[in-house]
Amino acid sequence: MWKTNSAKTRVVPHLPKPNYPVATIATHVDAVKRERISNVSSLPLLISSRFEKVTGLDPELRAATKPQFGHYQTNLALRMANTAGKPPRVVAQELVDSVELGDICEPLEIAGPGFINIRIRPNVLAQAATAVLKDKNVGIAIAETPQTVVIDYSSPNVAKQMHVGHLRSTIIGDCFTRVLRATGHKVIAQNHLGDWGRQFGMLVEQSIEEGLDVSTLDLASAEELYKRANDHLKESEDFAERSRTRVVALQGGDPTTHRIWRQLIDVSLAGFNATYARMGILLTDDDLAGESTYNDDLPAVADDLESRGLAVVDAGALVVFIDGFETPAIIRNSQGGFGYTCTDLAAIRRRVSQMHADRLIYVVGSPQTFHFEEVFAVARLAGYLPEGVSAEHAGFGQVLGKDGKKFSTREGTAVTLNSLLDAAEAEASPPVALAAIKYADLSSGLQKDYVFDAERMVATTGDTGPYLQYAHARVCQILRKAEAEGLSFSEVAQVNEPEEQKLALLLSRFGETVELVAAGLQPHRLCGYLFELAQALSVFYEKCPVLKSTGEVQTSRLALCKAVQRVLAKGLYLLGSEALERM
RNA sequence: GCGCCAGUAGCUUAACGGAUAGAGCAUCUGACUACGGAUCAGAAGGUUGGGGGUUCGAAUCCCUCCUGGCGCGCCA
Repeated sequence: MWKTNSAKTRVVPHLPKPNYPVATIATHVDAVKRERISNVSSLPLLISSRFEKVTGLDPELRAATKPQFGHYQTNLALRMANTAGKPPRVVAQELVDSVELGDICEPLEIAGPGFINIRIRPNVLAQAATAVLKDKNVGIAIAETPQTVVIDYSSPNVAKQMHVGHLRSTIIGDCFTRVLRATGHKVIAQNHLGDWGRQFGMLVEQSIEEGLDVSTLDLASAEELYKRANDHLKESEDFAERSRTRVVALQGGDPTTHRIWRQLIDVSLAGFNATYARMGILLTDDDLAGESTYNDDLPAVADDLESRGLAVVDAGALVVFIDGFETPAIIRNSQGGFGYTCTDLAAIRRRVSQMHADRLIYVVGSPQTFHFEEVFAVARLAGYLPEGVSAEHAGFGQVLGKDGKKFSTREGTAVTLNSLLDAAEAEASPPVALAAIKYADLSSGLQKDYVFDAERMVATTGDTGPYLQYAHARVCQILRKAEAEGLSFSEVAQVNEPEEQKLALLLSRFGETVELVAAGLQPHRLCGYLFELAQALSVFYEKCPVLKSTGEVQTSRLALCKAVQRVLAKGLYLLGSEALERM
C-alpha cells in the first residue's frame, strides 16, 4: 500500500519538489570558475576572459588534443555560427581579428571546421613555470571564499579489523582532505566509527561468560571474540536472549556493560591507529565521531520530524515518505530502535549547525547510493540541510580479488587491510608499496571496481605510483648534483625546446588540476596529470641535457627541474604518498 | 518488477557534446660510456556491448535491448 505513489502523496500531501540546487560536479566547477575569474591566475582563464570580453561567452577552452593544434583550442566559432547565421570559419576569422591576445599567444590559427587553435608564447610559458617555482603553494590558488568541508571517511567497525572494504574509503577520503586543505578550505574529517548497535550485546555477554578481560585484547583477538559470540548466538537461543538483554543494559548505561563496551572501543582504536600510521593517513582521535556520539540526538530528531508532520507512523514504524522515492525512510523501527538513517540525519544536523559546514562529503561505497539520496532528501525537507550547504556522496566501486570476484580469503572471510599492505610490501619498500596501492586506488574513476594486483601496482614502469616517485627521485638527483657543483638558479628564463615548452605548459596547469579535483572529487584527474608530467620529464631528460649545458640555458633548465620537482612532490603529497629523494 | 553503477585495443584504462578515440602493460623493431636505461623513439593493436534517434559533430545526450555488479520498509 505504502509503496504506491498515490499513498505517498496521501500520507504527506504537500511535499514540495526540491527547489534547492542539487549538488553536482557541474555546480562546483561553475562555482570555482566564478571564483577565479576575479583572480585570474591561470593561463586558460586569462585567455578565456579575453574571449568573454568580446563575445560575452565562455570559450570553453580545452587542452589541445594534438601538438599541431597548439596548446589550447576553442570551438566558440562553431557554437556561434548558428545564431550568427554565418559559416563557422567566417565567425572564427572575426574572432581572431577582434580578440586581443598578442601579449600572451602566438597569432591565433583557424583549423578544421572552425576551431581556433591557441599557442602560448614561450616567454609566457617561462613566466608561468617561474611562478610555479616561486609560489609558496606551488601554483595552487587559495579559494577566495574558503568553505568548511566535513568529510566522512574510513569508518571502521569496533571489534573488527579493517578489511578490504575500508581501504578505498580511507585512501580516497584522505586524498580529499589533502586536496581541499591545499585549496584553502577548512576540512573537518569525521571518522564515523561503527561503535554502536546490537552486536555489542553479544560481544559483552560473550566476554563476561568467558571471564575475559577485554582490555588485554588486541584488535585481532577482539575480532576472534566477535566470531565466537556470533557462532554462540546462532546455536543458543538462551545466549541470544541474554545478548538482547545486554543491549538494553548498554543503552541503559549499566556500568559494567558500559565499561566493557568502552574497552572494546579502546582496543579497536589502538588497532585502527596503527593501521592509519602505517598508511600515512591524517586521521587522529580528534576526528572520531562514532555512531554512539549521536545517541542522545536520535529521539530529538525523531520527535522533530514527527511534530512537524514530516514523519508519520506507518506499520508501527516512524517513517518519512519522500517525493520520488518508492519506499519511505525509516526513522525509528517498530521496536522503537533507531537505524542508521536517523543517525546520519543527526550527524548532518550537527555538522551543519554546530560545525557550520558549507559542504558535506561522504566517502562510502557505491552500494550506499540510495541510502544517501534518501538521507539527503529528508535532510533537505527538514531543513537540516539548507540551500547553501551541498551534500555529496562520493561513492566508489569494489576492490576485487585476482579472479575478478569479491575479494575474500580461502575461508571466505573478508581480507584484512593489513594483509593487503603486507602483500604490497612483499614487492617493494613500505613507502613505495604504499604509493603503489594509493595510486592504483585513485588513478581510475571512483565508480569503477578494480582488481588488487600487488605485482602490477608496484611496477616502476607505466602508469603507477612508483613511476611518479622514480621521476621525482631522478630530478632530485640532478638538483643534488647541481648543488654539489655550486650551481645556482633563480628563474625559468627561456623555454625554447619543445620538450621544455611541454614541461612549462604542464607546470602551468597544476593549480587548475588540483582545483578541479577539489571541486569535482575526481582524484584520477590528478593522477593523470602527474603521470603526464613525469613522462614529459623523462622526454625532457633525453633531449635537453641540464648539467652538461652551460650559461643561461643551464640555469633556466635547473629552475625548470626544480619547479617540476616541487609539483611532483606536492602532487604525491596530495595523493597521500611520499616523494622520496632517493629510491 | 523498479532503481543505481559499469561495459572502450589481448589486459588495465583516459577523454568537462568537438578535429585522426589518448595512454600504460604485454608483443615486435630500434637507441646504450647512461645529468639515475627503473629510460626514450617507433610499429602493430579499436566497427567505444548491439540497434535506433537528436546534432554541423556522439564513447559522451535520448529510446530500446544484451551482459556483469549492487541496491530497493524495520541490521548498519
